[in-house]
Amino acid sequence: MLRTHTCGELRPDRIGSQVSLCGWVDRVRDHKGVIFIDLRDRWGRTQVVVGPDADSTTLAAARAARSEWVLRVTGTVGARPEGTTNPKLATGAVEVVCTAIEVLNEAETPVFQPGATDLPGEEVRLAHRWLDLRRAAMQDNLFLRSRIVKIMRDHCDELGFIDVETPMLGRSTPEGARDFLVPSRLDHGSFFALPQSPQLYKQLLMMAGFDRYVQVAKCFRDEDLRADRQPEFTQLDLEMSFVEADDVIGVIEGLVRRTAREILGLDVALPLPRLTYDECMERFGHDAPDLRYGLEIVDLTPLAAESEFRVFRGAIEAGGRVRGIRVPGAAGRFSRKELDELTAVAVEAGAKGLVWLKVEPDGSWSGPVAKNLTGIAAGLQERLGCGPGDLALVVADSFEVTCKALHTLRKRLGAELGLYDPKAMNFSWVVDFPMFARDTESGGWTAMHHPFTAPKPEHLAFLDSDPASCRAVAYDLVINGSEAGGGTIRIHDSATQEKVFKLLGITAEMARERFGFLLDALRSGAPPHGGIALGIDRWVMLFGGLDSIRDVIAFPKTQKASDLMTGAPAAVEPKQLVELGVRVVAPPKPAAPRPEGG
RNA sequence: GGGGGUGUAGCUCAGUUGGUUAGAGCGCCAGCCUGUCACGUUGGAGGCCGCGGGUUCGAGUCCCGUCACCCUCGCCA
Repeated sequence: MLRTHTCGELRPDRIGSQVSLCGWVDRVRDHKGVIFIDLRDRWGRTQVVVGPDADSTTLAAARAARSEWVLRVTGTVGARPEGTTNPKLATGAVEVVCTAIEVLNEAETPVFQPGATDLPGEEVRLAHRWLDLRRAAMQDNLFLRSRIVKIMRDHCDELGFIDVETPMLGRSTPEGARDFLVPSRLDHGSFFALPQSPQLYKQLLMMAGFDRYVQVAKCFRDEDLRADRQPEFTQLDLEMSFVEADDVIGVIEGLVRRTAREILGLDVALPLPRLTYDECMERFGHDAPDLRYGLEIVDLTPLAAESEFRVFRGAIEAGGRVRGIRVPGAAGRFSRKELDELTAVAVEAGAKGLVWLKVEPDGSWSGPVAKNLTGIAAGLQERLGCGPGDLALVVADSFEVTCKALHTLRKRLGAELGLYDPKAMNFSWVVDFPMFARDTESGGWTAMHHPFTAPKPEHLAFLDSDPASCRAVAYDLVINGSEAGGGTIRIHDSATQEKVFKLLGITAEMARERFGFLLDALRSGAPPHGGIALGIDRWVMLFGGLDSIRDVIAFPKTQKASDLMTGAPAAVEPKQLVELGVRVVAPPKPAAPRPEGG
């Protein structure tokens, strides 16, 4: 080793020892007679002192040293003179009195200083990611990620899971998300697809008798990006045989508890609350509700039906609903302009408008349509639980639109009014998802989760009679209103699987071609099985209290799925295309210029 | 694909109603400084105002287009 210690570990007990440290120059403070160099590595920072009595070579090296140079410093650990200790630094009671400096590498002036207080824009950070990753905050994020993944692996290992790797090159399945395709060189015109998840492989591992499988699995989905979505992401993917939903849920609850304790020192009470999908939509308008605050949705349809207000009557007569939320004490907090903004939010979410009502100190309603509601005012207030000073927001529309609009409003108000502690962590399960949803384009059925999800045993008959009412043995883990994982018990008999395929519009022929191996395997002794996949990037983001998934991924992509550091994706040599039998139809764009120094 | 935001020095940003030579802090370079730790201090260098077009006597500022990045809707079985 070039060093005896890291830059984060020297303490007064080492005073007098001869040490060597290696690291980057964080800052130089040249006082002419004495020069201070803060040397930084991933462990911390240590002050190196070059005094006037240092030899001329060492003095010259200290004078020459610049930001981000890589040095090996040799010297003696000294106590800092009284009054010059730095309590902000873990190593702040000592310093290394330098006797020799070896410049391991010089560095060009960095585009930005990793130690600077001003955070550069994300474009700059991504283009110079190696510098960005020197920042303590980013290092902390990746350490956190490493710790969480270790907890996950330990947890599963202790429970008898076997870690199996599954292929990155697989077969494209047109259902679900768009695939990333890889052309075959040996079979022109054929393509591999990168896995959206190891779903079928892990089911086959159950059929092979491994009983408990786990993998930290890279997954790929070629869909548009978001603050919490990347085209390649990592899941803790696991599957278990001879289990019911409660067994899988139990394994994950143990992991939640353990992670919360080890990472945050938080004691999570088990079992976690469970809500059904239907209850979630009714109370929160969303299948991944944020339970850190209230603002629950209240159904006002029966009352509204008694009013003469055309907006309400019209929605109800069209088969819709009238629903609202009470915002306690908010009547005085929102100006007309802000209420117009809330209305715009509701409209953006699909509603035709937003009815807002304030309860005045005397208990009367005020608001643009208050006069239309005189007949039911008392009833509405009672149903919503509104009192003087409260604000009520009401939407009349189809059930889906009221869900969307009120969910969006609820989320916004929760954050804007500071209704929860940003450090609070809330874990819950959402269960009993519908098996099927209507495809808005074709009008046919589409799988709410995926086509291998088992229906609740008591709902099997619905597959024939009423698919919309059929509920799945599905469970989503929700953390602070974010979907942090989702799983199901799978279909383990071929007859049910074939029936579900048929419902989804997959003909027997198509099923045989694409999923023949699965159907064969199901007929060759498939155990009852089920599992779950947890979004590791999201877990780290949520446990780290971060807003962007990019901050927990070492080398993430931009919103247009490009890598600003390497320039990927990029055009390839014509020769490569010929080898692959691939012709580009769109005229190739000139390669994007790479950043200076990149 | 739709909606919104941003783009000015290496970095973070300011830039008024369209007006002469585009500013600040940090960083960089040089001088001074023996106890600083966001060192201090003096001076200096550094600009395709994202890019292209237009309006105007005159554009960082107004208009049109375009590109990049961010947020978001659609999408994400």
